[in-house]
Amino acid sequence: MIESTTTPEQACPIAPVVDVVFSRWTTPILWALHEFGRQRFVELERRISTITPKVLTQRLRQLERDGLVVRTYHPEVPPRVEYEISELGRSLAPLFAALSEWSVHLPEVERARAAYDARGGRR
Amino acid sequence: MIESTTTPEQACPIAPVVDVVFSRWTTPILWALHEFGRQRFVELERRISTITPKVLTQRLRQLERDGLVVRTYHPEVPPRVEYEISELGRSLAPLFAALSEWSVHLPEVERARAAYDARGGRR
DNA sequence: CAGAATCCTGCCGGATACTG
DNA sequence: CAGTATCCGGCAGGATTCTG
Repeated sequence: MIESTTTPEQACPIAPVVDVVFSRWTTPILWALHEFGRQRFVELERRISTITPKVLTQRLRQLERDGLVVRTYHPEVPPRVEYEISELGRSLAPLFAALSEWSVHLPEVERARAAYDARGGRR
Repeated sequence: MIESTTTPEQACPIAPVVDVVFSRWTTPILWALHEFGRQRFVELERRISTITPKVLTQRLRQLERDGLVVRTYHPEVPPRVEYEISELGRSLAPLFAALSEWSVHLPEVERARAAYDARGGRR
């Protein structure tokens, strides 16, 4: 998925990057891996708490396919699988830093919403 | 929409920013406004081409409510409405710059996908 | 022109099993 | 443990039509 058919953002140069990095659930997953290092499936599942195993699997597969995450399978009983961020995934760090820097503007967004709602949407 | 109920990304600090800035269609719209300046509804519609008027209206309303876009209504016949990026919206510029810088890694993503698909997903 | 209203559909993701 | 398989409901978003 996330093929050219999924990109209705014609003529927007940053759209492809957004598709890869900011599709659903990817940021929490990448952040968890970046913040807490290599970990197994259940750890991720518990850390993100509201995600279902099915969806977590789907997103991990996608991230693995895109080369942002590395999956390591240990053939043991019980089976053990570990996920870690790849070098390519780590290259997103400055991007995420820029993201969290911008969060200082979130209060402004809140105020804008409050003002908009207060005047009933229309000016 | 995009309320606290929509944020299943528990404990991820950048999730709120992602919700505001990278919800569907927002990047193409903001980029078009940032790149081509103030413009009217149809111009945006044509520029993004694959978006429907209904969805464009929805997203513009959301962006207006979040304070990222300014809507100006001119009471004429026929009516004229102009949209432009707000000061707050402009503060996203460095973020978008970081985004487009990261696009140099897109070929690596492509190669990762090709490799993954070539070996049939499983290693 | 700039939408609002209505109807309709795909598919994303949740819930609930079941395996190696 | 680390998933897969199946069913299923909600809603984002498309198509179409209508108005100030």
